[in-house]
Amino acid sequence: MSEGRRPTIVDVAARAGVSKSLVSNVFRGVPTVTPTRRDAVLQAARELGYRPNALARSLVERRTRAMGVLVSNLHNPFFADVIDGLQAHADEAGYSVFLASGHRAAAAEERTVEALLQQRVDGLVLLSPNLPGRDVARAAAVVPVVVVGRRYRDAPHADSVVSDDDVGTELAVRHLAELGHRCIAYIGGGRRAGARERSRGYRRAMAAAGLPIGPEVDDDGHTTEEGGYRAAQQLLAGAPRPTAVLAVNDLAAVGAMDAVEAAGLRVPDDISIVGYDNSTLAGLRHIALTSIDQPRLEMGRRAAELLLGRVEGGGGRGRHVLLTPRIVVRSTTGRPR
Amino acid sequence: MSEGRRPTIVDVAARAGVSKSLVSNVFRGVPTVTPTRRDAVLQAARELGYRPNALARSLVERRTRAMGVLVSNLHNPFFADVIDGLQAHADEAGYSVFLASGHRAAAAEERTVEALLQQRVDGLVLLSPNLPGRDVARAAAVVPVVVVGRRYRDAPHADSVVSDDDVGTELAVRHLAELGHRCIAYIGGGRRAGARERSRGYRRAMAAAGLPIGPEVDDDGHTTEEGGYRAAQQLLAGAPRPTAVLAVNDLAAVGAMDAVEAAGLRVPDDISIVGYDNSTLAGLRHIALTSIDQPRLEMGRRAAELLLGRVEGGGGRGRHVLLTPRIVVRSTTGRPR
DNA sequence: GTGAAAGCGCTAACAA
DNA sequence: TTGTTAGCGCTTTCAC
Repeated sequence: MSEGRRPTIVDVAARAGVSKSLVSNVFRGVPTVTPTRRDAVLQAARELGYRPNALARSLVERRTRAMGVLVSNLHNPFFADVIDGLQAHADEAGYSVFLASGHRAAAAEERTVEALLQQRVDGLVLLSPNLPGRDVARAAAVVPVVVVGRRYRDAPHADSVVSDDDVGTELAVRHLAELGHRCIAYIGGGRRAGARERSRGYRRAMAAAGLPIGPEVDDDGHTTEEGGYRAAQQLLAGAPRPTAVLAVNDLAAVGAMDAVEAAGLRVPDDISIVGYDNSTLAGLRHIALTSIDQPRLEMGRRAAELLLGRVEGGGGRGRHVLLTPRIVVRSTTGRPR
Repeated sequence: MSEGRRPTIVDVAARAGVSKSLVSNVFRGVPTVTPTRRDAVLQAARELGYRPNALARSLVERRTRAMGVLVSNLHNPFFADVIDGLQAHADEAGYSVFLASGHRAAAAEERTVEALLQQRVDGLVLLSPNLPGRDVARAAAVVPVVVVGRRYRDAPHADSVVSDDDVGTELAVRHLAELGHRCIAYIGGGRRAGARERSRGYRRAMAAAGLPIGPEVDDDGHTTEEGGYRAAQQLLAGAPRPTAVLAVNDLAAVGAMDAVEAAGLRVPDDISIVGYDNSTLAGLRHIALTSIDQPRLEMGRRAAELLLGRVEGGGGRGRHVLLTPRIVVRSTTGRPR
């Protein structure tokens, strides 16, 4: 429990018999301080349980050495990896990370951004697929901003880091085409963030492979297991029945697997399935889903680099980093019958 | 991009033609302010793009209205739910949440706690199963602390919130016993945080049900899918072969399911399986695992309540909240052959 | 190498 | 009802 006043730099100075600027010098690592006094200060601080007040320091330095991170959904493991990457780079650079979870209405996320700005974070990383572009621009007018996992080019000075969905879907289609599949269906995520790019990538890749496009089922609800299940049911009922299915994410792919098995068919013997995200789920031996892997850690790292570059270096037009995904082949893809 | 000095309360005062305390009064919602002046201040603020500096405010108020949350591992969905619960209560109470992810070495987590304290958070919630008790006590000596998901009673003033593992395992054992199982095996997690309680709970419950204890395989590695797989292989090779298995968590349970199927047996016909945590995984139709559900949101809520009670109300000895889990029956449990 | 003094942006008495 | 003044705990000139 806290009791009484917490010790300040003045208390330490008094106990060590020096001025408060000397104490300040010691804690800031100013090299001109005599070892004797340095030790005296450090010991006094230890005895008092002194802890520098970051608020006071930031107030006068006019910077916090902190980056604010807005993450819309802590349940999404994609973000967890990105944040790990962010952390790693921030740690190296001596910055701390203020994580704020949005996960509620867009209005609430806007307030969260506002709170971060009032805390005077030096920059902002936005891991929030659905935050209105207007809010991103407003924030970018005040501090450096990097958007992750979402193509964002509307604010001239905001940077972005995304993984290339065209390449990702192309990897999936090419893998299936090379196995001999010709009728490759697509389960899309409607207008959900990122879903459009993947849908477009699918079509391009099919065209590039000289294959006829479709069948496609594309719906906002199809990013869940249940959605993937229903979508696959639809595909199985249609004609011609596809020999392979590409899904907008792993959850939908797992749902599709179930629908296939529920229909008495087998994966991959009757139907091959490819997911997207290479989530923990995909790696389970129980599921062993072939999936597209986005370089999540790298995305976080790059985002932190861009942000700190801007924080310390200054302005310049927005830079937009496009990272390359890879395919992880497991047991849900094989040659068609 | 930020440019030039950010406007302060003084700039707003000048533009609105009032004193800075009047501006302060407006932003703090002091009711005595004349509507006319209020509007003038608000408009001046809007025109300037003024944003209150939370650092300055906290410095003089000697409180931040923020709770620090240390979470060891963002990948664990258990924590995501707890944090949602924390958020909800913090929002209601007008507090903000500073999330800091540890996830690295214990030394790094200690530094993270230190950073939070330097930021002068008003209290600390620890979602870190492995942070040394000594560090918890050190923090609790400075600010109110609540530990979640871990029995912690070493610091006299720290509160804790845990779900009752004795009850959880008993729920599982009773469910299986009622189905007619008599040889119920246990896959434990060795000395991992929380694993001991569940192991003990299993034994108690078996004894209470009048059943012979074991076979048990208990190892630190058994909290992963792979660990569960290996553990189950061991159980299947032994004699007598159990008709049901209770696992320390869902991941291990899923691994066990695989081992059973790989051995040519069926779940639940040959062997029933119960997991622990009721994670997203358990709910997938592809898995449909019977599992013990901890009231995660509620745990977060209660933690926030305890913390803010202490922050605003003051001291008192540690309170230790024990919440009751429930069982979610799905498709991996049934009558033995 | 060390100290005195001013000031970061705000709140909180207290006066007016 | 509004303004004046004195700090909150620190860094940062600038003398010494």
